[in-house]
Amino acid sequence: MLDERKRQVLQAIIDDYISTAEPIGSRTIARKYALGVSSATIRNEMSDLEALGFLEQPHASAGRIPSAKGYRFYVDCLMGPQQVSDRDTILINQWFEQKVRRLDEAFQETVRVLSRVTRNVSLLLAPQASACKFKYLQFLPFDETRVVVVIVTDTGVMENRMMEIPKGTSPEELQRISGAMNHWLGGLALPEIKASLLDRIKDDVLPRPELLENALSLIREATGGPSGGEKVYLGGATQLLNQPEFRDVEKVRQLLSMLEEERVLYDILHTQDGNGVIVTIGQENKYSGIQDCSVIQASFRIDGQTVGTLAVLGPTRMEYARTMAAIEFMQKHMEQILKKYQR
Amino acid sequence: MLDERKRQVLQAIIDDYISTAEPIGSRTIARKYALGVSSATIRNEMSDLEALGFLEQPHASAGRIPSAKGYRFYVDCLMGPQQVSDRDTILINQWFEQKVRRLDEAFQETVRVLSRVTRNVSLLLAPQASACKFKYLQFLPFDETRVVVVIVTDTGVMENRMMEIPKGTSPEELQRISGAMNHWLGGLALPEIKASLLDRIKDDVLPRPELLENALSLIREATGGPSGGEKVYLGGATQLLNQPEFRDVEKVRQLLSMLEEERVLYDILHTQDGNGVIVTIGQENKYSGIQDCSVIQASFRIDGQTVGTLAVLGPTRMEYARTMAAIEFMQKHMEQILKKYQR
DNA sequence: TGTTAGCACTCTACTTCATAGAGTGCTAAC
DNA sequence: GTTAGCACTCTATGAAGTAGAGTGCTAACA
Repeated sequence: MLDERKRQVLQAIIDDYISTAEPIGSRTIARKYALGVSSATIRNEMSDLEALGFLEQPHASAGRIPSAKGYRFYVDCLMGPQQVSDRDTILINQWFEQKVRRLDEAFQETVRVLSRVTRNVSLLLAPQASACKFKYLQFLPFDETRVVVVIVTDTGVMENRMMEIPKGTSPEELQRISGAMNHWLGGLALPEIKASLLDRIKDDVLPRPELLENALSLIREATGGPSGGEKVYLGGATQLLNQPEFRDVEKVRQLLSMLEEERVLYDILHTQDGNGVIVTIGQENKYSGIQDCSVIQASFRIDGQTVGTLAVLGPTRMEYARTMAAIEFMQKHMEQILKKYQR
Repeated sequence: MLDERKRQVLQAIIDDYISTAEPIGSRTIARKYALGVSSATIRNEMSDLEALGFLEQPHASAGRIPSAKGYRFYVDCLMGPQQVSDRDTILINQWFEQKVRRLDEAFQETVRVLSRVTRNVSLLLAPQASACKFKYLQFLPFDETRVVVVIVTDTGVMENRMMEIPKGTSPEELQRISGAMNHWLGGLALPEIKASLLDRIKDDVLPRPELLENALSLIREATGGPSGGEKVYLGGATQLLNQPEFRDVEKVRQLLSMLEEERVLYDILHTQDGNGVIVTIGQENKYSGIQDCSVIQASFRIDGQTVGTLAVLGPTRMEYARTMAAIEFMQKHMEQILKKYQR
């Protein structure tokens, strides 16, 4: 598609632009990268590359910058795979304080670390409640009118909530309800737990049907909600401000207020379907608000089943190789943690 | 201290500056606020007010802006108390989705709502684990090598963690440990639970001393940690970007990265000691990073005991009356929620 | 004695203009 | 096919001038 020299020139331009954020002229390329030809030749090549749509010119007498198509080619064909550097590995381990007793702490920590390594905003869609199975539910006494309900799932995701109970409800009654629920619902995926199951259980629990309903609605709340019980973790939004493309407050404001809307984040993180690391560049993004950004994401799986997604969002001018390496690293890391939590 | 007209002029200037963020000239005051005197007179008053330190001039031929001292006088003597408007009350109730099953959701929601009402960053220091009493602890089975530990306190703050156990630990052993812990530790404030108590309990649990230690360290982790088990919730950082004083990215970056450091937030929120709503203006703040900001905060209490703090942070040019009303409103709201959770 | 009109003065923000510099594209020579 | 040279274009920068807002002072007035 492109001859060797064109590739070299394109790569040089993109590499340079990624690190400097300035349009590159032909002389710069000739000087910095020893391609053995003069700036005039490079000028011709650049002209060709622009005609082919790989480069753009901000204005007539400026240097060139990569187009989305240019980045796409770079990501697909030019850049070599990269490993997380030793220095980064050390930093990651250092930043990742070993306090993963609770899963949500691990998620929080992961986005924090990922955003620091990649120097960009990072997102994590936490394991979908819908992907895990109800294991059991337990009522713990609190006071006369309330109990603590603990819901435990097979992936170790736990929920605890306060629940009102009628005064004078006996421990035995509660025990019977939880017993019945655990018997009928154990092993079901959370979304399968519907009101329709109510009837089956009801026979067991006739004395207090309203309690059962309450408990079921707790489960539904954990599963349901706006997002199907998924949670998005967001880290390092401040990183945006370090990027020269966000020197304008208005731009930052737009992007940040978009990131504050959870639904948008869900949609971004749900785009993925294949496995491996997925790169979405500029206008390839569905959301108009991030069409001058790129998203790099990877899902993590347990037993081949996708349970969550990890992503980094930054300007199209992004260190693709490094970021992809970092995401892959954290994805593996995440899968390990999940495995530890899983049965 | 100040005669009536000086007060009126000062108030007019501050009111105007708060809403426009522009230095105010004498003519503007004469035109907009019917003080019955000419601009020349107001000019003289303004000159006096500047000499007294209540006003400042950004440069020689600009209008005046309030100094920190000016704001202080305004807050203490000039501005009338304000109620949360009906419109805001409606908005608050609307925004406050009733999903307060779990306390931390309530905190999260509170900062979200508060930041939207006040259009500024808001902070919440969550009820201090150190202020609540250990109620009981329960082990719930998970698999052969792990159990779920649920810690319940009297304020309804709950923690659940995964804990490793030696293979083959029997439910009875666990039961004995939790029984002993609940017996010896029940009713104690969390910080009082120290390793020194270990000995007393140990006699009861000799077969598995390591399990007991694990469980204790879980409690200590919940209490201890960098922050004594307190958690800071931060909401509406984006709001900063709407303020004209943060039109400069560099300023935003500085403030935001400060807010990302949890320790700083703790310190800000711990400054308070009296009760009621506390206003800290500009250089009155201890942290140099927020010396062109004001902080308005109020602690919430249960039975006279401070358990947490609510705060709004914004530029010194802040709608003090409205913000104070909003904080007071949310403080009451918070206390109600806590009361519901408490025994 | 306090208030006001008038006016000179100051300082900023904005516009205009000129210029330097970076970069291109084209042509002609190698 | 490559390169040197050159005319041309466009932006960024800085200087100069200008309008406007605001002040402080003085002198007149009630």
